[in-house]
Amino acid sequence: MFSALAAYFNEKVHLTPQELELMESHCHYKKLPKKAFLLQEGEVCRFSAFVVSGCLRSYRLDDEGHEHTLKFVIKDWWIVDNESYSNGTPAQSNIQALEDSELMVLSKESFQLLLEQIPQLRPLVDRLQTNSFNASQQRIYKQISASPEERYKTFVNTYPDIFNRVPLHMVASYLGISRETLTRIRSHFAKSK
Amino acid sequence: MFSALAAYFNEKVHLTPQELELMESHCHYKKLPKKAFLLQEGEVCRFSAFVVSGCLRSYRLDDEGHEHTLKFVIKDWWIVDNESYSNGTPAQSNIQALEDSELMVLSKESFQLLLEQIPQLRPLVDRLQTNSFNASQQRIYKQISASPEERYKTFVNTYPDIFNRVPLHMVASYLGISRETLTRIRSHFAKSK
DNA sequence: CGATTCTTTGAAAACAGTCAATCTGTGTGG
DNA sequence: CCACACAGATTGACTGTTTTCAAAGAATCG
Repeated sequence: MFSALAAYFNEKVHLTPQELELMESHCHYKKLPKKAFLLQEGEVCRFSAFVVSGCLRSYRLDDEGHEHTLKFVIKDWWIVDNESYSNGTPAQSNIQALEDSELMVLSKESFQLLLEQIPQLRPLVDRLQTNSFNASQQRIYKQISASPEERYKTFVNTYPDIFNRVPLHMVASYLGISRETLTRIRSHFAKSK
Repeated sequence: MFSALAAYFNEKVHLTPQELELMESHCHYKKLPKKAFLLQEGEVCRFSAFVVSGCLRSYRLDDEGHEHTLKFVIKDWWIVDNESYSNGTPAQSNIQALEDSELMVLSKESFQLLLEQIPQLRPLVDRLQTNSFNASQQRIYKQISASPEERYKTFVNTYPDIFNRVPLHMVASYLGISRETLTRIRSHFAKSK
């Protein structure tokens, strides 16, 4: 299962067999059945995880106990609670498998060590972080500027591999609207075709 | 005016006189009168700017020509169009001075060079990026989970130095609500004290 | 099949947006 | 120094959208 992560990196940068071996020795494989948690609110997130297969989401609970979806991830994406990871503070989010999933997990220490030992990873990781930040800026812009319907369309177009794989009420909570409103948007949308 | 930037860095990491000199030689001072643009939509953002004094905002225009405020910045903050800067693509945002402002501007090339020449800057810059990313995650969470009133309160509490310095209709566009709604939230809020 | 989870529907109420008019404060030029 | 213009903020009436609540339908899974 490490091969998926190796393939991911090899597509972007050439790694020697020794480097791959080093990397493998620092990863560990984790299988998560549907509904299992990779991280729960209150824990410190000391790892990052690469999704080999399956589907997960991160979400937060508000004061009334309502769930708000922060992110969906599938194959070839990374998932982490960034704030907890970078500050060492208790996580405010939960990360849960929406399907049976396979992950390659890297501890923060291992990740740092690999970055030192394999300098070519540096620009790659920087690029991932930059893309991630830009995506979050786009999401903010959509959130403050677009109607629920436009946000839904953007979501479907931006993540076609995700939207038909996750429950609609979670999509609604990702878009910041109620599940009923999402239902109505969709039926309106279906008619207008 | 470089002294403000020097002080900013020196507070976080010790720099030798030579390093400071190198840095200074790569910065240039820019004065922006109120309403002037540091960056306009369509241009490529090839620099980052440190605010020495004054106040600026970045905003985007939607298809109907309405303004949506992405960010406010004051003294000791950095401002840049991240997507344009990192991808070299035309900016979708505008950066405009809300007051007469003074900036220290660093070209992308200079910034990269300084990072290579002064390795101690690396962790510092990483930390700034991380904080910036975490802040944007928090904003997304508030935007999808909280009511306009809660968002307003959070904004006022999080950025007390900004909210009483910028026009309210820009605060409204930052929060993703109309200026009239913000007025009503505020009057409601004032009564409830 | 029965239980759980997810989605849809309808009706009512709450909420936010729009439009148009008015008000307030600031600053500029006569 | 006043008057006017301008940008910004507020108000009210109205409209349209979204939420909420309750109930019922689908779909999925053991």
